[in-house]
Amino acid sequence: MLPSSTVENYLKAIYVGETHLVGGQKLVPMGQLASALGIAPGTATTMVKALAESGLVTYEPYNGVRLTSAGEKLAARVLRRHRLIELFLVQVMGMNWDEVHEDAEQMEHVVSDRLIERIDEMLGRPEFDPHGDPIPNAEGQLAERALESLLTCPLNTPVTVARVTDQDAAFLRFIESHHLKPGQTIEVEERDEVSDSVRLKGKDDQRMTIGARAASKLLVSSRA
Amino acid sequence: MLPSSTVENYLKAIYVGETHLVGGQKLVPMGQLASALGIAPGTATTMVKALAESGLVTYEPYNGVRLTSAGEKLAARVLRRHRLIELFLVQVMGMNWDEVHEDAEQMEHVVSDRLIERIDEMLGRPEFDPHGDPIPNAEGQLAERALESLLTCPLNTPVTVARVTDQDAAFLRFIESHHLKPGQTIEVEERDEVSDSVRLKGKDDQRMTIGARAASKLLVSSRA
DNA sequence: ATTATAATTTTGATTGCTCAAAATCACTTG
DNA sequence: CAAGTGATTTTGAGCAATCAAAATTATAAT
Repeated sequence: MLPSSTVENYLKAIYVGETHLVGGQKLVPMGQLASALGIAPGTATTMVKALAESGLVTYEPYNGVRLTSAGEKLAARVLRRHRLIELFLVQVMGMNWDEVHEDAEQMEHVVSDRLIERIDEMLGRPEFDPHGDPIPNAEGQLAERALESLLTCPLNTPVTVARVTDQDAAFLRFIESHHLKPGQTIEVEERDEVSDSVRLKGKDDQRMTIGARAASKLLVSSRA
Repeated sequence: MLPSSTVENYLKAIYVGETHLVGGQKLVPMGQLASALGIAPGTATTMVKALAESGLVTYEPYNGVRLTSAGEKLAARVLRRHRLIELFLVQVMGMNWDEVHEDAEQMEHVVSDRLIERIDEMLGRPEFDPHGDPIPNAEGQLAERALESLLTCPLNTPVTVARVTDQDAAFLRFIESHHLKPGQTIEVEERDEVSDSVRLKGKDDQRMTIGARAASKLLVSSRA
C-alpha cells in the first residue's frame, strides 16, 4: 500500500534532519523530528516505531531514527515532487518565491507521477529549485555542490548566492528586496563576532549588515 | 475551521446528485450518495448527520439530503477547482483529457485560492472544462446552456457536441477516437428502440452506431 | 391489511493519527 | 557517584472516518 501524507511528511523530515546532522551523528533525535513536524514528542515516538515496523526507518530507542534505503528512496521522491512543484509555480505560474512553499507542501502528496514527469520535462530537468535546494532526479540522486555559508566564505571575494536555507516568507522577501537571491553576486566585507553580524557589499556596491543567524542561511559558491 | 477533503467530497457528491434529480425530487437519497462516494450506506448516514449538525446540509431521515446555501457555496468552490484544474492540465500541461480526472480529484482539495486565481486568469476565465462541464465562477454561479442528449435531439440536423457526462477513461478515449469531442459537429440519423442504439453521422460523413446508454451521455446544442 | 422487499439507520468495532501527562531513561555536575 | 535536568517513552484517551451486520422503516405486492 502507498504511504499516507503523514508518513511522507515523517520521511521527509527525517531525510532533511539527516542532512542537518553534524559530526559523526547518524541518528535524528526524536525531539528534533517532533518539533520539525510540529507534533508532540510522544506522537513521534509512536509513529517512528510504526515506520520501523514497515521497514522504512531504523529506530534506536533514546537515540533517534534514520532512514533505511527504502525510506530514503521514498523521501527523495517526496522532496523531488516538492521542489519541482515549487520551481514550476515560480517559473510557469508566475508566483513569487516566498508564496509557493505552502502550496508545494500540499501538492507534493497528491500529484501523479505522470504530472510530475510533465513538469520535469517542461522545466528541462532542473537540478535546483528557486531557493537553490537540489532536486532529486527520478532515481533519487541529487546534484552535490560545495557551498559555504556567509559565515565561512572568503572575505572581499566575489561569491555567487547559491542557496537560501529558510522557507519563511518574510525572510525570503527580505532576501529578494536586498538583491540576495540565488544567482546574484555579493562580497563579504567584514565579520564581527561581538556584534554577531556580517557586512556585505551587494548589487550596485550597496552595503548592508545582517545578523550571523541570517548569514548562516545564505549559501554561496566561491567562483563568482 | 476549514472542511476536510472528506467533507468536500460529500458536498460535491450531493451537489452533483442534486443536478441529477428528476421531476419534483428535492433530496438526494442516501444510497445514491453512498455509492457515488464508494462507501457503505451506514457511513453516509453518519456523516450526513454531522454535516447537518454543522449547517452544510438539510437531512430528512429516510428521505435524503440536500445542500444548504452554505453547503452549496462550498460545493461550488470545490467543483470550480476541480474543473479549472482539469482544463489547466489539458490546456497548459498537455495532458490527455482522459487522464486528468484523478489528478484533479486530488488537487481540488489542496490548491490555494491564490493558485486557482492564477490558473483562472491564465486560462482566460473559462466557462467550461474539457468535458464541457460548466465551471462555477468565483461567486459560485455557472453558465447555463440548453442542451439535449443524443436521445432527444432532432434527427438529421447538424448539432455540436457540447458535453460528455462520463469521466471513465476508456469511454473518453472512445469518444475522442470517433471524433465526438465537445466542439465537433455530428448528426443523429436514426434511433432504434429495439436494438437500443443510435446511428450517427460524424466527421467526414463517417457512420457509427452506439448504444443508447452511451448516447445519453453525449449532450449537444442544436445550433451547429 | 398483511407480508415481502428494498432502503436506511443503528450498533459496535477498527484504523490512523493525535495529545497530555505520567513514567522512565540518559547525561551532566557537583 | 548521587542527584537533578532534560529528553524520551509509555499510558490512556479522543477524534475523524470507516466497515459489517443487525435492526428498523418505508414501500409495494399479494
